Amino acid sequence: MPEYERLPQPATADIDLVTVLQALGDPVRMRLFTSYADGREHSCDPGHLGLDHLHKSTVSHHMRVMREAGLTTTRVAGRNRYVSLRRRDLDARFPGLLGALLASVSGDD
Amino acid sequence: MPEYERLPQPATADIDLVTVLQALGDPVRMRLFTSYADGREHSCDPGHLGLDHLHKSTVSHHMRVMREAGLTTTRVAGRNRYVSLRRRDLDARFPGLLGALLASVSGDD
DNA sequence: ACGTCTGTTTGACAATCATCCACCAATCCA
DNA sequence: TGGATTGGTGGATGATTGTCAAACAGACGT
Repeated sequence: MPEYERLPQPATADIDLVTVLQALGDPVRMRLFTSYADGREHSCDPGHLGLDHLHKSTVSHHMRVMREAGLTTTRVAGRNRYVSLRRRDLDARFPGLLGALLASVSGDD
Repeated sequence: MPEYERLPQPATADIDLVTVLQALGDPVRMRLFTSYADGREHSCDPGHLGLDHLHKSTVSHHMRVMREAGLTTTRVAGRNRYVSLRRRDLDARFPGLLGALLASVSGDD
């Protein structure tokens, strides 16, 4: 059994735009996305992100979708997983897209 | 019964980001989106957009999704419908987003 | 008026998806 | 070692979705 320091994720060149948009086309994942926009690492606890109403495994599912789409990276440390945005990779692959998305969701009121 | 010159579409202020991204999170609709990026009006004929493999009604369905998401506008003229991107409205609501998306899909090779 | 053309609507169907639940695995701590 | 913590896995389920086929509707042309 391999022990990951990072959970598996697509290479930068393999990140697909449609897949990324599909991942963001869900309210819960958009919420996670904007929470991750601070650039820091976040635990998987549903509570501290305003997702109390969702089951643990549901949040886990959404985080898997985002990771497999190439949006996030997950660092494994002990029993915790630290999720963060792949900002550098995404900016390299889709210049300006993340900025425009985050600006758009900010003005969405 | 009202006779539309335009098919019903959401007001600019009502365009929802997640709904837009969900609409673009499909290969067929992304294809339509990039085809519409020329700013011109397009008929609904599946053939002239490289969608021969899809049934008429399937294309009709995708165009409805895009229109209801606020991505496109449809002008009715006789038995034809002319679909075009709501570029001005989208740029007003989500500044920079369309440009970043179209730039991203261009470099997606 | 009749057939043709463009596009939509409705129904059906398989696939995917979001969610919950119960259980599990690994890690930490006392 | 034993319990608590963090998070994931697998199954079940109801909802949504992408697709096709057939029928329909309005507009045009002759």
